[in-house]
Amino acid sequence: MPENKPQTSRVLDLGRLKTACSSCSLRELCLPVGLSNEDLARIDGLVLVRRSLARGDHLFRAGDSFQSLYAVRSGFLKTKLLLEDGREQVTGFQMAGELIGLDGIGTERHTCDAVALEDSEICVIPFGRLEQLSREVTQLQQHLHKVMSREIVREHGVMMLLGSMRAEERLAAFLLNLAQRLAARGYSASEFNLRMTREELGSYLGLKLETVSRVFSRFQEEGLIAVQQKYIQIKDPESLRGAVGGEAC
Amino acid sequence: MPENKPQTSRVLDLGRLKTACSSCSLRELCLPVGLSNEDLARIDGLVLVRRSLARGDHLFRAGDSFQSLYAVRSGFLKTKLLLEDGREQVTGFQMAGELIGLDGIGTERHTCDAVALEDSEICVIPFGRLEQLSREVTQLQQHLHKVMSREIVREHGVMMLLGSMRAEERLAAFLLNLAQRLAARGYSASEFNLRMTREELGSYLGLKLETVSRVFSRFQEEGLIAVQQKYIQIKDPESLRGAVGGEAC
DNA sequence: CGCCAACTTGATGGCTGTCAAGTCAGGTGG
DNA sequence: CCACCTGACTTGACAGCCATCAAGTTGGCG
Repeated sequence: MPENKPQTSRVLDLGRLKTACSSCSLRELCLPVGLSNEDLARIDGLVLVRRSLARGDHLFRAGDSFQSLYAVRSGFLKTKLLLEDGREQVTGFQMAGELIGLDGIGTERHTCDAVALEDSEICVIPFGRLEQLSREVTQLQQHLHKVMSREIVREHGVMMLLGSMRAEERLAAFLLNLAQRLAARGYSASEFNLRMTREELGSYLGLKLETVSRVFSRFQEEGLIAVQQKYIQIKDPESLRGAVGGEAC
Repeated sequence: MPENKPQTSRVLDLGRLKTACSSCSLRELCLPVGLSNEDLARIDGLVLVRRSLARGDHLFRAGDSFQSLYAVRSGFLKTKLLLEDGREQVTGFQMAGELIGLDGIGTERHTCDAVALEDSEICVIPFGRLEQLSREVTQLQQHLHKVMSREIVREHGVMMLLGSMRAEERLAAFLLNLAQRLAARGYSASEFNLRMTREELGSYLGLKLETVSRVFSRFQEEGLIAVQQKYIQIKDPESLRGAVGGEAC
């Protein structure tokens, strides 16, 4: 199993691919959100490189020097922390339009691993250029700050999940969050294929894979969802919301 | 108990107090880190207002409109999330030189509560001005990004804690982290007074207050620490590090 | 067709939560 | 100054949720 291929991921010339941000179908989800056409033109030179990852490839590893942020163009990734003793904590799952690599800014080294859970296309955003442009383009600066802030808020939510919720609540909250993110990308919110294993999902939720499996089964018995391996149908979103103890207030 | 005083916190005129960032004793810990004297002078006008909080006062609440970041000048705060059903998750403890309020940037509303755990002095940093200045002062821009990134990394660590560690590991990691932050501020790393209750600490660590108490007692029996209510002495930091299952790798 | 990773399900155990009682420390009022 | 009161903390007994261990099933892929 080629767990750790050397960087064979192809580096693509974007000029040929005509994939400037201004013409990207994800621009309403990704960094360029809210930019005027004029400003959009200014950031078109930002992404000069794209990388293709095969399932299982690393985008970066903890300890790698930090140069760029990465925007998911297509595919699905996870970020994870490793402890010396082998324990692993998944810190997030990223899909199209979401940014990866913010962890590296602080120390100029990445602090986690990013791994593709399916074949993925990644836009490479050199961070120095991004900082330079965001000094010139106020909207871009503000949006970058918002993206970082939202990542902080997302992690607050995960802390709530891990610190205060029971297994059923955690999984229900996760499914609803995933459904909502899929819907924002034009996919069905009521049926989808999970891209991660039960073990990866459990790691994210602070549960063991058997517990994840059992809760899936329980939700299915109760008619909240239908489960066939990775294929999930949400049958009763309202009750699923009820299964999450309390919303934020 | 005046849980929710109207904003009686005094607003101080900084001109009178001569507390510009350039002459602040915390400038090596706070936002101005790494600025040249020249740049430092440029941000001296950033903090025009300070607020004094009494123990128990809120700095802001979830839902409040976001205008400013806050730097702790002295004192000790917590941030927390509330669920409708009353469950509470402490998301962080902040001490001198640390920033509060990054959660509000994304939605322009605060998403958590910030509460003083002891009488505190807070520098108010209007975020619009900070963004403006950071467009002009590259070092400031870079440092702001680093601060936000480090907050993301800190939260990754908490996720690891909550998702993968057992009660003893969580408490040991917390004590070591607290000791290290105190040391960075010139305080003793081997003895200190906790500013939070067992319940608040437990909430942060995903434990009940009784469990926190029991683990303290166990550590004391093993000679790792000495506990007298909130007064903690770290007797054997090496073994305490050993009690944290694995370091990051 | 066979192999293997991923998943499901059952039995059991342990860590931590829950409930309860008691101790301690600090602050207030007599 | 001391008694009292209250919130914070400690400690014990017990219970429950989830982890662990184990066995079997499913589905994808070579």
